[in-house]
Amino acid sequence: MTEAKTDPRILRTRKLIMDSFIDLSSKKEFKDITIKDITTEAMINRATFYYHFMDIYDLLDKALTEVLLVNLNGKEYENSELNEKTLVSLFTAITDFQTSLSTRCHRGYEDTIARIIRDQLEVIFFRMLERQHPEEVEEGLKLSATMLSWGLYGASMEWRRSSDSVSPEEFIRAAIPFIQNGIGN
Amino acid sequence: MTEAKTDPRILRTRKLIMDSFIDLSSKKEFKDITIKDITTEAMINRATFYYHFMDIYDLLDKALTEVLLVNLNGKEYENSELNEKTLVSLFTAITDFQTSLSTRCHRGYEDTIARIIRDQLEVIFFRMLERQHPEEVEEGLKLSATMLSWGLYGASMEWRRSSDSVSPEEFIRAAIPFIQNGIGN
DNA sequence: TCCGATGTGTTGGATATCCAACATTTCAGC
DNA sequence: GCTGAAATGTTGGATATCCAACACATCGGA
Repeated sequence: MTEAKTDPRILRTRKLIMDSFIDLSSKKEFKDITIKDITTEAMINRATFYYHFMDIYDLLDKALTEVLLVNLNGKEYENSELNEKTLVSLFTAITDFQTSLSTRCHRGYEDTIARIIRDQLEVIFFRMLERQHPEEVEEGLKLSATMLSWGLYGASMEWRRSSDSVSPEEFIRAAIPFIQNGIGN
Repeated sequence: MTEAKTDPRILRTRKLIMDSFIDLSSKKEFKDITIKDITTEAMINRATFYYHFMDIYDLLDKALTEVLLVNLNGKEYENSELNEKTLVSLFTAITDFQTSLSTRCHRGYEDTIARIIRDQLEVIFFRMLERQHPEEVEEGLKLSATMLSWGLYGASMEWRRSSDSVSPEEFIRAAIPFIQNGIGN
C-alpha cells in the first residue's frame, strides 16, 4: 500500500494555520489578511508558513478545498451510485458551501472558488463513473466527469442568480431526467 | 531586566497540552484521564509531554494554577490597596473558581486545589502588604500573608459548607472589620 | 521624487519535537 | 498467585520548527 505516514508535526501545524486562517476570514476580508496575522494567531513562525504553503493564495486554495471536502465527505460518495439522490445531495452540498462562504468575505476570488468546486466534483464524478462503467475507456469517463462538474457548478450559479426562492432540491430535480437519460433526439 | 524570552514552540505546546487537559477534564474524571489521551488530543508526542511536565499531577497542578490566575488577573491586584473592595473581589474570585471546578471532576484532589489557591493568595497578599508597609520587615509581612491566605481560603470552605445561600460578598463582609482593625482586646 | 514603514519570501544554524525502542509498573481476568 | 494488556517514564538519533538576518516590493506622506 506504500503508506507514507506524514509527520504529526506537519499535520498539527497545517491544522493550526488553516484554523487560524478560517477564523480570521470571518473577521476580515481576505485582502486585508496578512501572513503575519495568520502565523501570530496560529502561534507559529512566519518561516514555517512558507515551509507548508507557497503563498497566501496557496493557503486560500487548500483551506477552501479542505472546507469543501468536509462538506462533501459527510455524505461519503465513495460507494454510492450516481443516481438522483446522489446528485441532489451533491448539489445541496455545493449550495451550502457557497452560502457559508458568502458570510465570510472572499469577494473577488469567485474564480478560485469555482475551480476548487469543479475540481472536487470532477474527482467524485469520475470515481462513480469508473465504478458504474468499468468497461468504458478512461478517456470518455474523464471527459464526462469534467462536463458534469461544470454543469452542476453552472446550475448552482443559476440557482443563486434566480430570485425566486426555490429550494436547491427542487431546483436541481428539474434537470435530472436529462442528466440520467441524455437529451435523446 | 534579564529578559529570557522562552521559545514560542514551548508556549504553544504547553498551551495545547493544558487546553486539551482542561477540555478532557470536562468529559472524564481526572483519575480516568491518561497521558496518551492528552497527547492525542493535543496532537503532540507522548515524549514531548515529559519534556514539559514531570507527570500528570504536575500538569494538574500547573493547569489549575493557570486557570486560577486567569480568574485573578482579570482583577489586576498589582496596584490596588488591601481594602474592603479588594478583599471582597478576591473572595468572590476564589468561590467562582471553586464553583467552576465542581462542575469538572477533580474529587479527591481537594488538598492540591487548596494548596494552589493558598499559594496564589499568599503571593498577592504579600505584594500588597509590601507596598502598603514598606517599613516593616519582610518576615512579618510574609507570615501575615500566609495567615491571610489560610484565613480567606478557610472562609471560602465555610461559605460552601453553609447551606443558607448568602452571597459571597455578604458572607465575607462580616469578617472584614476584624481583618482590617484586628481583634483588639 | 524620495523615504520610512510594512509586507513578502529566503537562508543557515540552533533547538523543540518526533519516533522507535526499551524497562518498569499497574491491573483486570484466569 | 500468574499473565497479558495497557499505562508510565526514558533515551539517542532524525526532523520540523524557530530565529535573525537579508533582499526585495509596495505604498502613503513629506
